[in-house]
This record gives sequence, C-alpha cells and structure tokens, in this order.
Amino acid sequence: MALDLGPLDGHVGYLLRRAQLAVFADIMTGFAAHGISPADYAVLTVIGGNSGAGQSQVAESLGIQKTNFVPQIRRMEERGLVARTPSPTDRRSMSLTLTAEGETLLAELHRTAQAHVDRMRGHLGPEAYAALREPLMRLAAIGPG
Amino acid sequence: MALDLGPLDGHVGYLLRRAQLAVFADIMTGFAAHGISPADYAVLTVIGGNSGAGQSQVAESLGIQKTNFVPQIRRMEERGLVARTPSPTDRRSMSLTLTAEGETLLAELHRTAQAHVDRMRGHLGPEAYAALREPLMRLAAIGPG
DNA sequence: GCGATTAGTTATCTCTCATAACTATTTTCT
DNA sequence: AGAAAATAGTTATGAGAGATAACTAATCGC
Repeated sequence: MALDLGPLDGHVGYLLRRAQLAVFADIMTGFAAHGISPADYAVLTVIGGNSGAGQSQVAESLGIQKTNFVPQIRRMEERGLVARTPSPTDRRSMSLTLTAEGETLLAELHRTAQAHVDRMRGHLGPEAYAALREPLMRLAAIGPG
Repeated sequence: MALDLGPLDGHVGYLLRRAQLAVFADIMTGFAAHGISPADYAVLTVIGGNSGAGQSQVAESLGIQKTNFVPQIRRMEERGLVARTPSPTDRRSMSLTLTAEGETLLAELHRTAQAHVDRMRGHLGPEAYAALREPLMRLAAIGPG
C-alpha cells in the first residue's frame, strides 16, 4: 500500500534524489562486474582526458573535496588503474595518469556507460533525455556559483 | 583551472548527481537551523500526511529499507518529533504519528521548503522547473518499475 | 494448526561527505 | 632576500547513507 507523499513529489529536490538513485543503480549493474563505482568511473574518465593533472585538480573538477579524494585515488592506485608520480615542476603535487590496465578498463567502461545512456534515452525518448541536460547543469551550478 | 570532463557531462547520471548535491545543499541551508536533514523532512512529511502508518510502510514509500530506517526514526523519536505507539490491530507494528512539536516543526519546514522551491523556480524559470517533474519521475521508476 | 509472510530489530560493513589540524612546498609581497 | 600567505597532499575523525545477514514475534493463508 503506497502512502501519500504529499508535497514531496512536487519538490524537484526529492525527485532528483529518487531519480539519481535509480539511474545509479542501473549503471552500477554494468559497472559492478568490474568492481567500479560511478564515482570511480568519473575519476578515471577525468584522468584519462587530462593525463598528468594533479590530485586536487581532478578532485575539484568533480566536486570532490581533496581530503575525501585520498582514499579513493589510493584504492585505484592499489588496483593498478592509476599511477601517481611526483610532478616534475611542483614537488608538492602528484601527477595522475592511467596505467595501461586503467586505459583498457576505461575503454570498456565507456562502452558500458554508453549502453546505459542508450537505455535511459530509451526510457525517456531522445528529446526528453537531451532536454534534461540544460536545467540539470543550471541546478548543479547554483552552489559554487 | 577547470579540467575537461569528457563524456561525463553528456551523462544524465552524472548531471543528476551534481544537481542533486547542489539542490540539497541549498535546501539544507534552510533546514540546518532546525537540525533537520532532507531525509528527515521527507519522513516527517509522510508521517504528517499518513498519521498512524507503520514504520515499514513509511520507509518503503520513501525508498528507504526498513533496516536503515530504524536509527533515523529513533533519532526523531528521541527528539520528541515523532511518537511510536504499538498498533492496536497488529501487535508487530508501530504506529507513527507526529507529536505536537513535530506538527509545529513540520509546518515551519514546509514554509522553508517552499521558499527553497521558489528559489529553484527562480533559477530555472517556472516552465523549466515544472517540465523537470515528468522525466525525473520516469527515471525514478526504472528500478522498482 | 502449520508453514509462509510480515514488522521490527540488531549487528556489520562499505562508502560518502564534512571538519580540523598538520607538513611540505610554492607564491606573493614588500 | 625574507616573511607571510596560499597551495598540494595527508591523517584523523565523525555522522550518515545504503546494503546484507540473521534473528524474534506476530499474523496470514490454506
């Protein structure tokens, strides 16, 4: 027996949470076989597209605090997906690059992610899917301004 | 220096996560003064609109597992916002109701939430805001659907 | 009445997100 | 050049979300 959610289902915040959990659950079914979370995928993607970037740079661009990024990047280093080498130009900074294994896995993950996107597009229709981007980006920007 | 997010900002899953965090951060600025999280607000709202409902019912309608709901509802009981009384018709079940204090607080929270919604509507425009509901509900339904 | 559900709980575990405090290195500014 | 401020990364810590497994007590289906 479903209860009345009252004003809740008029709140975009509530709908965003429910939608996000459902969408993440869907993409995780594909990633789980590789032991990768959506957050890991995002990190690998950014490192792959910005080889040599520093930890704080990668973290910040994903909206992760550098302090919380430490255990995540360490896990991926220990798994042999990411290499952390001291930056030659700044001795404080660690340059992040994908290992060969990381590259291979990322390519595979991109295919998995694309299958997921296609699935979501199928649920909404291509126009509705595309139409989501702009307002979501606008909402995402309200914090950091 | 912002890094290239690559295919990430084409993925609705990623945008949903970023948008959700930003929207929650906004609403939490209003709720924080009351020591209430968005999840707490959702629970109070459902109990308020379905007085006497059981724990598992409330949890399920919000997509929370009953096992994870226990500490949350206990916190709210200890704060005196919610009363848990044994159901007269089913001795396994706990009837949840708002206390007078819970009612008062919920009314206040509804006003705060409405201010937040108005703010989000201002960011997106009323049409774009309203247009978000349908696709988000559709995405939220893909799991249990 | 007996087996299968259901309501609620406890106990774990992992991951996320946040804050505070610290080291070591640049940068900035005078 | 040298002191002060900012930056890169780390550790420690804590609350909270979400998941799973195993359990008790009560109700339901037949």
